[in-house]
Amino acid sequence: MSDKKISSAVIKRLPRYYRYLGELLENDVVRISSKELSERMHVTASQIRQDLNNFGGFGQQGYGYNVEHLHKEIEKILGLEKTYNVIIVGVGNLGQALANYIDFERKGFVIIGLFDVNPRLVGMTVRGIEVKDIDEMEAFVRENTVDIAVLTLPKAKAPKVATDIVSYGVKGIWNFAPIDLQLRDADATVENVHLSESLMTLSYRLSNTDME
Amino acid sequence: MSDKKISSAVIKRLPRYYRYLGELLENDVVRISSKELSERMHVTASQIRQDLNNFGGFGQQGYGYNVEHLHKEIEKILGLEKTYNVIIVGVGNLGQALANYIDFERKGFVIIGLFDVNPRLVGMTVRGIEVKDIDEMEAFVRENTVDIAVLTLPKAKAPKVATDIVSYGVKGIWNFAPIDLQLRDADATVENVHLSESLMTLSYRLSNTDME
DNA sequence: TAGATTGTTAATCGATTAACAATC
DNA sequence: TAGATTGTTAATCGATTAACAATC
Repeated sequence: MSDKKISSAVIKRLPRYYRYLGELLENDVVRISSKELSERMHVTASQIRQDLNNFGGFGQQGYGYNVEHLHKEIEKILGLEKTYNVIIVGVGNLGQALANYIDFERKGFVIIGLFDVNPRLVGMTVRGIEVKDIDEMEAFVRENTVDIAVLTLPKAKAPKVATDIVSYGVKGIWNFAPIDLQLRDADATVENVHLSESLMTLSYRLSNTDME
Repeated sequence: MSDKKISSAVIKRLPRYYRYLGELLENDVVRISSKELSERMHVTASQIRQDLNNFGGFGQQGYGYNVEHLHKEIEKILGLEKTYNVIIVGVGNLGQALANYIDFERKGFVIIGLFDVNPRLVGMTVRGIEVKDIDEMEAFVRENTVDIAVLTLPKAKAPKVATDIVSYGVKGIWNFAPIDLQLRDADATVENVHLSESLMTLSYRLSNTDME
């Protein structure tokens, strides 16, 4: 389907383009050149044009890019025109925070299930969804279409849950456990959010400020 | 102080080395070669040696690396031998989740203040810390040593809070608002966690699985 | 000592930037 | 048309990998 391999450096920049274009759209900006966008985003115009041309020629010589059109195109590239059914496994503080984050739903990520092992949490309702015991997860996943499983559980439990859930057919894992999940299924994919590691790069910078 | 500039690619890999070494340490592994570590981590041995040699020669020919020593050295490099005083600005679901995340405290990030504009939250206690009105933040920051401010607030409010807080002398910002903060103070540094963008790279991969 | 493995230099690969002809 | 700006090729830069002498 796709022609050449897109580098992950490019892919990681796409959401940022999408965000800036969304803001331009909100401000009723109709067209933008790569040069102007580059100044706003603090990247080179060359990089913007290179990045976009991985996916097609969205601009027009002498004019630039139509903001609405480009925004829409990047939306399609990112797969955001679809809706994704999401379950959250591990309904502790972080799991609940993500469940309550309205913005995800606005972008098409719909939470359809919450699971936990903790009997205190089971039966509780978050955003109108009842927390189920993790024993019910397999049946749930097999009966419903689940596109993404969010893992917000202790690292000790993450590998088994990930393996199980992928064996039930879930293709996307958004992993918050501080561990590298190894999936057998080549079709399935993991996106990691390692908060501790992010915080450590901050402490690195705070303690290595070169005072030149 | 530091000799040559360390690339951010290297810095971002350090916490992962640190994590693997910590696990080896827990399993009482005394020594490890770059080759063996490379196999566990799925990177090249060459990269490990190059990365580490940015900071010094921690190994020994014919032997490899002493796990405990290397772990300790990376800890120092990452600035984790110190303690950091942290405030959280925006005590919604995510702010509370971070406040409750015990692991940060274990690594030396101590939460000393919580602030919010919402009168419903002000006065509430999270992990033994009372949520204060954001109006009290300036006095608090000036009276206490605050190393890191965590911004878990709506994007509309983030730029002003960031500017203010940096003007009060805070050098590190851990930003969860979906926006690029521009800081005047060259000494101050921002680490972004853009959850939406992370989720979008996942949806990209889910909708662009090349079935070769 | 012989074998193992580092630290480091050199080679390769990939990503970013510059340049410019094509064209709206 | 003239000016602006793209899409794309070529040049540069930086990061990764390979190779190997040094040495424990």
